[in-house]
Amino acid sequence: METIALAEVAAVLADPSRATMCLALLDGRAWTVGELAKAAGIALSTASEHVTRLVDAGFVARVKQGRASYVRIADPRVAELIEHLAQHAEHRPPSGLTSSLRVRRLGFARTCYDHLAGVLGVAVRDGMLATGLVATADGLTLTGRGREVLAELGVPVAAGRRPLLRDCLDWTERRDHLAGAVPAALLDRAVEAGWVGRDGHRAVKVLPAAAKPFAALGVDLDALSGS
DNA sequence: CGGGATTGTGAGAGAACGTA
DNA sequence: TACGTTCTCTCACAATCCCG
Repeated sequence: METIALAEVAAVLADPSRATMCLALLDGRAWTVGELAKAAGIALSTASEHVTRLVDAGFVARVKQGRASYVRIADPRVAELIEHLAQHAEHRPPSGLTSSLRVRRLGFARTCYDHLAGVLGVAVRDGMLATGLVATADGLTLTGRGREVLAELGVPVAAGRRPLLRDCLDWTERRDHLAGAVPAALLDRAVEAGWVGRDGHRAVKVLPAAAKPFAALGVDLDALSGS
C-alpha cells in the first residue's frame, strides 16, 4: 500500500511543468496561476489543471482574493520535501557558465521557502549560537538576550502553532541553518529594511545596509564574503 | 464591460498490454 | 520480438464564470 501511495505522490511531482511550478513557489511568495503558467511555459488553462492536481495532492493551497486566485506552498513540510528533492537533482554538476554562476549565488545566500539558507543562513545560526542569542541546552530556544536583539532589529517574535526555531539541513553547506517562525520573520524584516534583496528567483543579494544588523546577530559579512 | 481564472472537449503522444 | 490496440496523460482552444 505504501508503495502505491509513494508512487502517487511522486507522480504529482514527476511532471516537468508541475515541478517547475513547485520550484517557483519555493521562494515563499504567493503566485497567480498566470504567473505560474508563464514560469512553466505552458498555457493558462493547463497551468490551472496542474494547480488543481497539486491542490488535490496537498502540495499547494489556493487562496482566493477578489477575482485573483493565489497559489502558495501548503505548508513548510511540503517546502522541505521539494527542497530535498531539488537537493538531490542539483547534486548533478551544473552545465554552462550561467547555471554555475547561479548555483554559486544560491550557495552563498538564498531562501529556503520563507527563511535564509546557504552560507549566510548557516552563518546566522552559528552567529546567534556564538553570541548567546540562541541556546541548544533544551532544544533550540531563543534566549532573553536573543529576544532583546531581535526586538532592537525590528524582528517580531510571535508565538503561534509554528515553532519559533528549528534546524533545517542546508543542501549546499551540509550543515543546519535556522528555520521556523523567527527566521521567517527575520527574512521578512531583512527584505523590508533593505538589508537583502531578492532577484526574483531564490537567490538573495546581501546589500550594504546588512552589515550592522547581521553583526548584531553575530555574523561578520566581510569575513563571510571574503572566504 | 474587461480581465483573470476555470471548465469542457478533443487532438496528439507515449506507455502499457495482449497476441501472433 | 514485433506489432496492433487500448489507455492515460498533457496540452490548447473556446466557452463560461466571477469579480472589480
